[in-house]
Amino acid sequence: MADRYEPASFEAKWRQRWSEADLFKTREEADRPKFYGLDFFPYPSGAGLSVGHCRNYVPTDVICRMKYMQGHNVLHPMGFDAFGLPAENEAIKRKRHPREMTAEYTATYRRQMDLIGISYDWSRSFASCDPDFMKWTEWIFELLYKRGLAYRRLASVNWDPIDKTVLADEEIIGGRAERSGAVVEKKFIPQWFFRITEYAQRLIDDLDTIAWPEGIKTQQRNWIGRSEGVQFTMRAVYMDEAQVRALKAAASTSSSAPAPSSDSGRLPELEELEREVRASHAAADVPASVSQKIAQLEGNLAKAAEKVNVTVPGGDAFESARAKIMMAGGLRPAERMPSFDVFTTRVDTVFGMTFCVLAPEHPLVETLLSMVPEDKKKAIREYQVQAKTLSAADRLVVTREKTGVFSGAYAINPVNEDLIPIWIADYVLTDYGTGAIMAVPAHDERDFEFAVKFGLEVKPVIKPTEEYLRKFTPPGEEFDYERELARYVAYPKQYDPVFVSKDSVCFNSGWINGLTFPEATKKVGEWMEGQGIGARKIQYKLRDWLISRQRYWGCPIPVLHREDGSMELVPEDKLPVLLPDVDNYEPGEDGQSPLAGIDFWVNTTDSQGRPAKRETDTMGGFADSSWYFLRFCDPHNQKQGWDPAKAAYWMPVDCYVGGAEHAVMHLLYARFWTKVLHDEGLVTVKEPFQRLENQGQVLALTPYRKPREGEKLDMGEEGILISFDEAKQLPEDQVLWRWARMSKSKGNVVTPEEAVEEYGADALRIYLLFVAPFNADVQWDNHGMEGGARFLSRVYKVVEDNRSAFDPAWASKIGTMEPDEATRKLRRATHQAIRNSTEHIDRFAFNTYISGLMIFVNTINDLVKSTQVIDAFRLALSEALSSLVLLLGPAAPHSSDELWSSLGGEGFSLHAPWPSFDAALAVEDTVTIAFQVNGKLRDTLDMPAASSKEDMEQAALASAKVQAFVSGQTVKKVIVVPGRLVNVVVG
RNA sequence: GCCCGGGUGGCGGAAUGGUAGACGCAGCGGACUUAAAAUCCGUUGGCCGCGAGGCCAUGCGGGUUCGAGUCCCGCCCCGGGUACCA
Repeated sequence: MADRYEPASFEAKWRQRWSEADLFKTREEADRPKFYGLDFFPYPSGAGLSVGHCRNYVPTDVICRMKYMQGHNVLHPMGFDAFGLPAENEAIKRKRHPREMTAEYTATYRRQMDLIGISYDWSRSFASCDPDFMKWTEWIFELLYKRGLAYRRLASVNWDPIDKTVLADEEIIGGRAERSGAVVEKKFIPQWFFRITEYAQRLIDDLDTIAWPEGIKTQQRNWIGRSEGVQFTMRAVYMDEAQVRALKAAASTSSSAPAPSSDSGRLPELEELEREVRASHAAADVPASVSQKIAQLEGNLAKAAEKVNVTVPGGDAFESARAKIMMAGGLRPAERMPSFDVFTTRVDTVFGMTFCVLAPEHPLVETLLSMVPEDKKKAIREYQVQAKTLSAADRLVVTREKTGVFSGAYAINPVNEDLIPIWIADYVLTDYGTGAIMAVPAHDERDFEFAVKFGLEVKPVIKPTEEYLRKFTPPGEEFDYERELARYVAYPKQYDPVFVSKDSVCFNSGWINGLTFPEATKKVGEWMEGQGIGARKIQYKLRDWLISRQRYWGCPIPVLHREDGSMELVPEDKLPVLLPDVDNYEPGEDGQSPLAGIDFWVNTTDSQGRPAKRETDTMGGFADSSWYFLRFCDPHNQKQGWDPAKAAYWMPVDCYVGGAEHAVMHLLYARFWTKVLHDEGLVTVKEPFQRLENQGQVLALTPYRKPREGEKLDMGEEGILISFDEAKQLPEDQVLWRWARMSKSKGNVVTPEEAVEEYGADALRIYLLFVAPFNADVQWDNHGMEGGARFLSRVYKVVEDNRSAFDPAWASKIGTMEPDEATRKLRRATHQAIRNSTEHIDRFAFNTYISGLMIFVNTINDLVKSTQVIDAFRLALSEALSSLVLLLGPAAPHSSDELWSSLGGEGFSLHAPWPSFDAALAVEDTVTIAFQVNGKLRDTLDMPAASSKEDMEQAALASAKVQAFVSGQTVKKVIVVPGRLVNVVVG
């Protein structure tokens, strides 16, 4: 060993030995607990790794190494998410094949990961573009297809009309194509989807079973976006102004709203069925089986109604309204009233509906066009065009004014026969709910804004709270609830923001007056169900997963299209469908994948030998990352994607580590596939990742300059990015130094090679662990690694300096020795260090794990300096040094092995058992007790840790400093917290 | 706007409701050295005081408590996510 800590002299040597000994090969021994530690599947970019990426890999390595030392079989694999647009684009740019390029980049990643000593089992590694892996990605696609979870339908893509190509979202900046600058259009082409919506509820429910950061769970819940409400039907009619006036006049004289139906609230078909059955039997003796049958039918019908998204038609809620409209001349006898559905979570406000809104693309709009006069028709058409061509950029504008057009038609509010104008506006989304809403401007911000802009009626139906009304009462005026309420009802448009609370009751609402939100929702919901015009329904924001990419560099979708337009799956024994090896993969016409132009690949035959064409869309990368963690369990299996027994052993991933930017997509898709595979019986777990941890980003100081005149800043940037060289040349006051994420494009990357070259791999690891809490962002400072190196050199020194005193057989002797004061202190420090290191690593508190080791080293040094190293102390010192070296192992494996062998240890420190601690030895025997008076610290005193409450109280009252604050006052109370403090309360 | 994080010394950060500032960085003083680097020792939240000591301090304002960085209510600021989801 050298005199000084010189990592360059031994780090490479140990990495060599680890590799020769195949040290990180996955151990699968019976009777050991398992631990599966995994990092997010990285995309190997040509830029290689920065120290920022290491922030992900080092902590996972620490916990895996500790688990290994604790006796677990540890699965700690690494693979590469090779498919995808960036690789394809770079390959096109460099005129190379992405497969070759990926192989090169992957090798770089591996070399860099090895350089910093990460304990990956490379024998299990693969890339998602490996045929062996693709085969099973395709196989899972087929499984989803067979289970009815994969389907094809028309969907929009981003279309660049200049380059005539499909763009990914990330290729669009501010509504324009990044490359051509063209305004991106929407184009509808058939694309593949996975029916993740079918799993929406399970994806919400099972979040409760996994240990993930709450923030990520919340994001997933919001993304899935469950809401409970009622979907109901409305009928539309066109009436001219004279007819509307006539109808209103008639309504004001009769003023009869429909009474809530008093029947059972069941579907009419069933009522009829039951009547028939009863008629054919003596009234009282309907067989139980028939009753059951009815109940069952009832359930089925209700379910069916829910499934097809259509409320059960029929009922006569509209009949009375219809008659009146006919009398007013708005309908001819037998004329149809087209219906449309709306979904609402606030059916309790249904009496406050003053207009309806259809999305511009809603199918009913077409029907309305045939009903309304020419001028309306023209206005609607114009609005539709306007909505369609609205660019993505315009849609992004935060405070976009509401736009819309009145269709000229009216709907009937089923609860009170009110005539409701139907508007068309793009603030209603086509693909959420039914694409149509009932608008209640009095209790919905968006409807309110629309009503104000277009002069529509606002009708309050939820009684506002006093607190709400007070906000609108002129200051100084005496508050009178009834008067304010009257004012509110008379001038509701002056009340902005609107009253949206659910903690109130209905008023001005016919037969639901006085009901609370849940009561009203239930009553109206049941009434609508009884009328056959609506049903309670659960709605999700989550959309089906669009898997199609019109791209070359992805896993093919194993589907054949026959000439008659039908489809079949590529037979299992013909998998995988590989990508054709071609030099050019130029985009196809009309938004087709580049593969569509490769005739020899596209044209094939189906299972019957008939001509067929291959599906030319490929799967997006999220398919690969949705199951790779299963392949790691059994990576060389040629017969299956994995052996279910092996997956049953290793799954779930015990600890999954990666950036929070994948909070939703990847993690949701992987959960979805796992559930499908679970349902198929291929994996035992319902959730793939038991515990999830997100590391913070590594930021580096990056130079920007202020924009010059006429220069525009990119979204979210505070200045114009400049190079480090440019920053040096500019006057200081013109350079803005900002913390920005390390990236090649910002020129602020520090590579692991540079860091290791200067300070050593272990110093880099220590710094990354120590600099900040694991999940916090780090402001990178090259200088900070010096601290890591300094600490390691102190460890090195304390071991070296005391090596001669080290007794390799300390463990067998230490139990019998007679400990003196210094020995007890040293053993206490050792056992505390073991306890803390273990706890902190388990908790992902790596910064305190390292600081605990620093404290331990300082304590050893202090004690050694003040103590004669003989006998008992020598054994305690041996224990301390041995423990220190092993506790250091997960964080600084090279140094640990170097010191371990220096102390005469066999083999590798990884093979030594993780030190265990004796709680009794870790306990302090003397503690400093705080004496407080009225909660303020006045004195401290060292006392035996086991001091009784009485002794502590006495000592506190005896303190002169305490007395100074107590004297002259009465002691009301004394709080004693054993081992902590005494608080004397006076007053 | 909404939903998540987060505001503690010059800096990164510690702190099961119980002595705020562990550990480290930087600074200052000292030792070693011809000198420097490296290393080691000491010191370092602010204010007042010669001192003993006292007062003030965890974004701001309230509250609960014997006791609040920690819990509750109301704000402010920063970072991330999301975008009219009826």
